[in-house]
Amino acid sequence: MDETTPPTLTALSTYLLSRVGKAARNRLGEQLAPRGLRLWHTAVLAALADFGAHAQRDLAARLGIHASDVVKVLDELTAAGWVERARDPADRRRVRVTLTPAGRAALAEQEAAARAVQEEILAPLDAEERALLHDFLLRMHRELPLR
Amino acid sequence: MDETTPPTLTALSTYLLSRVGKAARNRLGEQLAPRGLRLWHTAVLAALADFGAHAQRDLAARLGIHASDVVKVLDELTAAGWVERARDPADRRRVRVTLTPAGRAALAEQEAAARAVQEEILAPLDAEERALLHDFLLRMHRELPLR
DNA sequence: CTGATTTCAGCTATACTGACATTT
DNA sequence: CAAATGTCAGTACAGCTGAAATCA
Repeated sequence: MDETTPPTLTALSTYLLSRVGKAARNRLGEQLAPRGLRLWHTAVLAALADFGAHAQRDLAARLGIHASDVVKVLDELTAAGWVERARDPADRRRVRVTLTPAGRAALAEQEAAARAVQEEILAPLDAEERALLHDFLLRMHRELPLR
Repeated sequence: MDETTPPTLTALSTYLLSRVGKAARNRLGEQLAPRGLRLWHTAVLAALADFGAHAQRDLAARLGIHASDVVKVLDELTAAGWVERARDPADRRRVRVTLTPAGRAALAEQEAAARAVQEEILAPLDAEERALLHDFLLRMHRELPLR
């Protein structure tokens, strides 16, 4: 039996986006899983590396993640010694989260893993096409609500 | 607080793909949810419309879905009167699934909903860019394992 | 008191696994 | 008998909801 995807579906960019996107997510997950990580761990480290210390609430807002999930992710990142939590003395409701040097190193490794996955997924495209694709994705991403 | 996504993440096409793809999936889900549908319902209808009757096993293989999930989706599609299940007389282990005229009509509606979502997601791109994107996605999709 | 922040406990949907009955 | 097919029950995880505790 042939396994061709129905043309009715492949005619929809929406379908392809969701399918290719899910594949990217899965491969990325497979790369990170052996280290006990998920995508949000990398995202949180990246936010701290790019923008400095955050309150947990701000991490949630920036990444479009739920505050209750930030708690769990930070529990694990803290246990790994990659971030540190400290009460903000100016507003003791807030917890100030900072990246440790070990966390910065871990982020670099995770970025490398992500680039390896990217190489797989984008394999059918040449350099020029990849640049175009990236530009398209950036513009679409910019318009998405961050919920 | 600003809500800019970390550049470390937006520099990765992989990240953007997974994020935009998930948004597409979610929007599509929102469109279908009021009718009690999920993506797989549409996918199964599309497979039957494009390739005719299938055994359940072949539907699973074609769409990269689990056999046990096909059972549930077909339960619902059958209840809606969109597909019919019948034992294959030639091999009574197999169940032959066929699309009903009502199912074909339902698929057309779901396609229209998908195109509306597509309009939203692809809004930042002009016609030529959309064509390029679709070509890129098709080529990437073709190389993906269908698990 | 009202509202913001963090934390926790639990709910739901999706994807998957394993066991089973039937048939080849 | 071994293998294929469909079915069912149960697991794991992500994303989300609601409420409590603390503090401004």
